[in-house]
Amino acid sequence: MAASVRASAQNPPARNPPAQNPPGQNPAAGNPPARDRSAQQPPAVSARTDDVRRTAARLFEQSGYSATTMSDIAEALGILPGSLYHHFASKEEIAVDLISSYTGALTELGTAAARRTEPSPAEPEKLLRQLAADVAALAFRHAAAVRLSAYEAPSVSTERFTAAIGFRSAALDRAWRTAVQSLATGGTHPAADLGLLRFTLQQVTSHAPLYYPADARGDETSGHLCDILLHGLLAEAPSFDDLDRSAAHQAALDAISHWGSRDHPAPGLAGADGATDDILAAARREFARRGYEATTIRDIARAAGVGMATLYRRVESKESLLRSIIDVYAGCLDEAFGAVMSADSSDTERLYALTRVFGHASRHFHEESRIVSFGWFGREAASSPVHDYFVATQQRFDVMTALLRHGTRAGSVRPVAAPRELAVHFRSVLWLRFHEHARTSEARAFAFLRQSLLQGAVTRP
Amino acid sequence: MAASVRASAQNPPARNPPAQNPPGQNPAAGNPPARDRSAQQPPAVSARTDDVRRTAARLFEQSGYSATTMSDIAEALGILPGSLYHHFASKEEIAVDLISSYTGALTELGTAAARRTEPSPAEPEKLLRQLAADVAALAFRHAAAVRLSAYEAPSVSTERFTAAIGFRSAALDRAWRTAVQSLATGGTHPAADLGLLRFTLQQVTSHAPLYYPADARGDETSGHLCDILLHGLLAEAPSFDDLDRSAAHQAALDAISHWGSRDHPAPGLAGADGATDDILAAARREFARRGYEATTIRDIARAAGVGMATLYRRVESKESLLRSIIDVYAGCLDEAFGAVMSADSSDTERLYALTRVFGHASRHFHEESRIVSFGWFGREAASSPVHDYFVATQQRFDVMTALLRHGTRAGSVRPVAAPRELAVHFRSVLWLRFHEHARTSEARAFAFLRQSLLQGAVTRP
DNA sequence: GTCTATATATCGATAGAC
DNA sequence: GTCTATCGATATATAGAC
Repeated sequence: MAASVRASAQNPPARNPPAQNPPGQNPAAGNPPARDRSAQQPPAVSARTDDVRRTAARLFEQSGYSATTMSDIAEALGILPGSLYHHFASKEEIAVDLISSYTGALTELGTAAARRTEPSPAEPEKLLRQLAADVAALAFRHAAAVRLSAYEAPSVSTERFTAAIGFRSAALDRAWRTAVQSLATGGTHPAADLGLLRFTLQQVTSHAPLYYPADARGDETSGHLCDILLHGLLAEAPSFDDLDRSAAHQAALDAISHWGSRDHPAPGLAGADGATDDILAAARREFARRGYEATTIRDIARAAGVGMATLYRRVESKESLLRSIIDVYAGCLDEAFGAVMSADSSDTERLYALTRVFGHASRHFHEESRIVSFGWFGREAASSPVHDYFVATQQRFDVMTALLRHGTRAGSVRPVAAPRELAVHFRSVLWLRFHEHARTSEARAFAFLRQSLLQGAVTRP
Repeated sequence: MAASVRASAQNPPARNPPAQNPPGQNPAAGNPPARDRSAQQPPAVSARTDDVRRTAARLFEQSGYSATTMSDIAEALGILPGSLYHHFASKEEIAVDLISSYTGALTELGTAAARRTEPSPAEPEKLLRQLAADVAALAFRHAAAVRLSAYEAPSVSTERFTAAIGFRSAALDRAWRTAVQSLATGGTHPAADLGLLRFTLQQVTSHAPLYYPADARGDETSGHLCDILLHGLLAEAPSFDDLDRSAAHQAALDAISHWGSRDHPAPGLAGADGATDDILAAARREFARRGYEATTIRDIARAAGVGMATLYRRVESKESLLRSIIDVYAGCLDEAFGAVMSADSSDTERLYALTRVFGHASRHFHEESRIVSFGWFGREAASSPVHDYFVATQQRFDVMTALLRHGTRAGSVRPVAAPRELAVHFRSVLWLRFHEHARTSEARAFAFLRQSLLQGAVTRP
């Protein structure tokens, strides 16, 4: 509960099936030699089925796919688990239904946007904001699907699930490409990597409910994001050379350099010898691959190349493994963040240094950041391995907000939005997984981050 | 229990895997992108695993695949159901393991037999008996596999299961072909359809535990079967024309002709109108396809083209459906059998007439005969829908035995074996599903039955 | 190799709305 | 009379932890 940042968004009745068998042409009719149970329950279109859909969406959104059980869904509906199978053939089918509904809506949006964008690229920025707002609003209406496709992709790797998640709307891609490219025309000149700008906008807007609180009005918030990326957070264009030499940045570089080794002593474990480290590394890899819930200790043992008995000699429990991993991670982040904040530097220099720190962290700790993104859905959130991490994250976020507020008041930060919202945007962009996009190098990613976030991706009029 | 005709046979430890992965070449090693749970548990070769195998075999043999639960197996072993999955990845895998073991052994036997048979076909009959004895003995050692492949084939139609069952040893086929064809050489002349003779021997021997009591010594019993098929049950070669005109045969034909319609009133059902008959016909078809246990009422409703509510308005329960089907069936059989036995005819004429009756019944009631072959494994066997049928069957069997005893004493029946055993052979051959073999017509099947069973498939020396 | 707990799913059967 | 939604029981299977 404490881990869940947002309250639930209301998903309106999701539109239904993209493809439906015409009656009388049922492939399961006739005399099949074997029974085909998969085609048994068509995705019915009834009010009650929609209740199920909405309830499941709410729970999936809160807790993710693995941690949401059919019993949870049934209980929320006030029926028995078996009764759910009257409405959906399987748990997977519910998820696929939700995801398909989202991707279908995205495609529609893309098609409509393409029509709208083509004719008059006279006001490129306005068109970009419109697209961002539309996508973000849609993402909010399909918050469960967003969560399922963002986090659970590899965890439930059945064919249908993967296919539903892997779907990309070519029309929407084209709309984004057109909107961003049109920045290069007219009165503005692009100063930042437009490929990464497009990636950033596409990622953040289509995953809006993961980053923005549910009460954020999608169009306004996404408009602020565009403003920041295109024109920067800072009131005055800084000199990056000067910033590089600042005390805060030097502190950041110094702290980051300590992350190089993963051989920190592992608290909570018996001893930290080679074999234990192997297990820890394997656990980190596996947890990152499909989340804590969906990873079994047998997966970890196999990945580490040890037997179950060996694993349990080295490790207290599955939970303690997660704790070790997260503690190291949280420690590194806190250390670097603290070093930056306690350096004798200006607000601008600190923002620059934080860009360096988190730009590096999202790459260096890409496994850890993925693990925590799955969340924690055990019984007592207060004693969970990720609880301390979430608390520390919140504290850093508050400090960042204070920093931006101070900058806003001092005039060094442009008052695009309230400081807290600025912090949200700053964080969401910094944590994007640029390394997963077109083999983007860290240097390229950092160049984009500092240019767009601080100075702006386009030169000012 | 009362339904189970035979006591359990002791399966000696089944020999294990035909193909085994060499260690160190495990395909599941390395870093698969998705988890492959199916390859998780190799079919281990440990003493305990073999306990599991044997216990499962015993229960499968007694109750069949569907009616044997993992809990049953676990309970018999004194462990909890979940613990079974340490030994086998699934229930299906146990069955496939058992079946593969049998088919592997059959192939070995076929290869060895081919070597043995080829060189000297001087004594064809002896070679045939040897092959029959070897196959029957092997079938007894794999009684569970025999039952699984004979009855459960379409009921559990997963790919692996079907593949395991569908496997036929070309080597063994060849051995049978050679052995039977060599009857046409030397001093004997074939008088019956050798193709059907081969089918008969192959079927009965490879399913020996289904037909013969567990205490029957495989080689001796199968020797008697060969004797009967090659030289006939009767001491004197009869004239089929005379037998055709006998009162018993006329009674048989008369009784059989009444079977033509399936519109008997259906006891146990509310009313017997068209819809109910459709349901009944669908149930018969579905039960025959995969057995009572594995057929769901949803299968039946779908096959009948009605909804569940309609079905339950017409039909009291799944069990009552079975009862209706079996009752009609049992009535027809009893009527025909009684007509033959009460006719004013000789033993020989009666045997001939019974050949006619059952030769026709196994075709006309092929669905019903298949349904009862699955058996009944509910709680109280005494009140089961098939109980009356089994009792009547046993009574007919006793009457048949008495008939053969009388004939033996009177000298009209050759004393190949004890009358009871003769009845077993007579029954096993009469109920073979000739119509499933190479589109054999009823006329051809009957010609073969009367020739081989009564006169002998080869002319006497 | 086994236990404990629990997940997903199936199935026979029924109640009640329309 | 037919269909929708549900129950209650139980099956197969997985997972954490010895």
